[in-house]
Amino acid sequence: MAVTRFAPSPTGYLHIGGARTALFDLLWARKTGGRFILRIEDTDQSRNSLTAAKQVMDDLKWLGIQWDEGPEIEGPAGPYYQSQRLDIYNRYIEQLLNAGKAYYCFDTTDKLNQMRKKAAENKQNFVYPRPVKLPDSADVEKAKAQDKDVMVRFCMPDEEVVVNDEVRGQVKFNGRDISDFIILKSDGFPTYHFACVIDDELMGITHVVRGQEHLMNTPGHIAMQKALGFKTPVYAHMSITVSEGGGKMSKRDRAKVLKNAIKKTEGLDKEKLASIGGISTTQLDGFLTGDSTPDNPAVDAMAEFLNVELPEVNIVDFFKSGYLPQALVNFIALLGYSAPGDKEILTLQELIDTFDPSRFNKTNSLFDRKKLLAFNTEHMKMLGEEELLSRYKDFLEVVKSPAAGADDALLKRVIKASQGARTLADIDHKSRFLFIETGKIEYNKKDVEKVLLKNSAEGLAMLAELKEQLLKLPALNEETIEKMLRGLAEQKQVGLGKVAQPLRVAICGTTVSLPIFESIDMLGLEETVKRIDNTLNKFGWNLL
RNA sequence: GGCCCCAUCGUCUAGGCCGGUCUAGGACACCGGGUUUUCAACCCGGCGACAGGGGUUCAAAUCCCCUUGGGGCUACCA
Repeated sequence: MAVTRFAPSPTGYLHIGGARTALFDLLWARKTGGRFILRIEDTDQSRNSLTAAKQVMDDLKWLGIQWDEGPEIEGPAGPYYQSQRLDIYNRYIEQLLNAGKAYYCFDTTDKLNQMRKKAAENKQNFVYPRPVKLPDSADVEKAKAQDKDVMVRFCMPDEEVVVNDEVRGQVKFNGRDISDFIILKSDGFPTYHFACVIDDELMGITHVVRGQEHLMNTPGHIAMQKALGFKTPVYAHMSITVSEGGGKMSKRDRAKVLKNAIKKTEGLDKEKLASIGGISTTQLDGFLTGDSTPDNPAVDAMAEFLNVELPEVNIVDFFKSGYLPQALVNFIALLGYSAPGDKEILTLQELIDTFDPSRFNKTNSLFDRKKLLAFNTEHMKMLGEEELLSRYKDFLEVVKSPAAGADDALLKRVIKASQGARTLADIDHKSRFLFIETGKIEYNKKDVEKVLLKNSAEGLAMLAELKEQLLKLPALNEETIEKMLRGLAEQKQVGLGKVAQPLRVAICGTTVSLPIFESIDMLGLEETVKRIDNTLNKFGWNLL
């Protein structure tokens, strides 16, 4: 029975790395009949946003990673926001202080930086020098009177610490290489390290599953558990997901792409761009010189304005690109982990049923979007009609597609006609023409040239003929349309493409759309004829 | 720089703990062909890896060491 927890800090959207951690927390708990707890680590007052926690929860729910206990699902271990547990942490800080296992310190950031710099110059690892005589409460009063910052550090014992890791085996650390790290910040909030250890104990967490980036923190955590008389949970440090450029996949990947795009843009109106991003030009300059990174909404807005595609990193990015949560879950489950057997396409339930912690591997993995696309294609085929419809409607809503709000029957037809589509966005792209007014169809230049104007406008000639035939049809449905188009092709001694493509471009402006018979049927006779007329006029058929 | 982790096709991985059954399996990508009213989907075929060097052993992808390469951490962030 494993009690696991996912403990995000609400600093932005949920990203791939976080989602993967949360997934394995869920798998482990479900497989063993345990519990999965969500805890919000909002101990950094400067970086947390109220909406971010909500966003992270929405993203988890969208993925189908539902917690058993946490915000919105209160349980015995609450509250689940660390900012609401300050008194708890203070009690344990007291305990450590009284036991002489922690001590006050008053260093300024400047002084700390100087010490680090000096250590770096000497090519030495910086270890905070513990004072020979630890400051007492009188020293604290004095420091406060002088308006100094007061922090508390943990006494890291000078001994070997062994981490027994489920995925990595035994990893040994030397206590003397590790600084007496800060556990209580000058603003009265605990640091992550401290709050995390306290809460894991109090919430009865038995298995800590997290990314390898936390491996180095673990000896410190274990030392604190010892000092406090806590149990040490089972640790599992998973491999990390890296992105194409190398390095841990992070939200900064998006900013990086945007930055390059901005630099490449000629004749850029910096003021306008900054205002679109809701930032100052100074901030924009800071971004360009690498001094700072704007937050997500700013990055997104500027990217949209410049029309650059950013790599998906956050869960919402994948949602907006038309991916299915099932595919995403399936895909990230197979990063740094493998299910038994050759089967790769798995549902969440199958992942739970077959979950086996000994199947983690230690190697970092690259997030391959092409493979994700393939997984998505498979899940598109697997999903039932109703769920696909509801996913599709959600998607149309967020991308503000003209098809948003269309009636279910039509959307179902569109979905059915889109068999083989790889993403929800594919369906939308191929069927948008149905939801756009005739006058607002945008004609793709290349396609018009290729199928309509080439060879003395043979495409337009075909269109004119098509219109006649269409009007003569006794009834308009898929069969009659098909029969007519095939008949015309045969009569003209050409392939069906020669007939269908001009018609396609006429009704949707491009050579890519739903199957043509179906398309015409859905559009209706009147609208189809109107679009043919429009096309004929626009490209000068009457003048020839 | 210091500390720590890792190393199988281009990518994700199986196999490794219990050395022989591995002339290394699967998936994605790629290439070639088929199907086809577009884009997809679909079908068939192909290319393609044990990082390098030392050991141990009758035998090493599998165990050990070194080198090289990649990654992480090195905050009053989590």
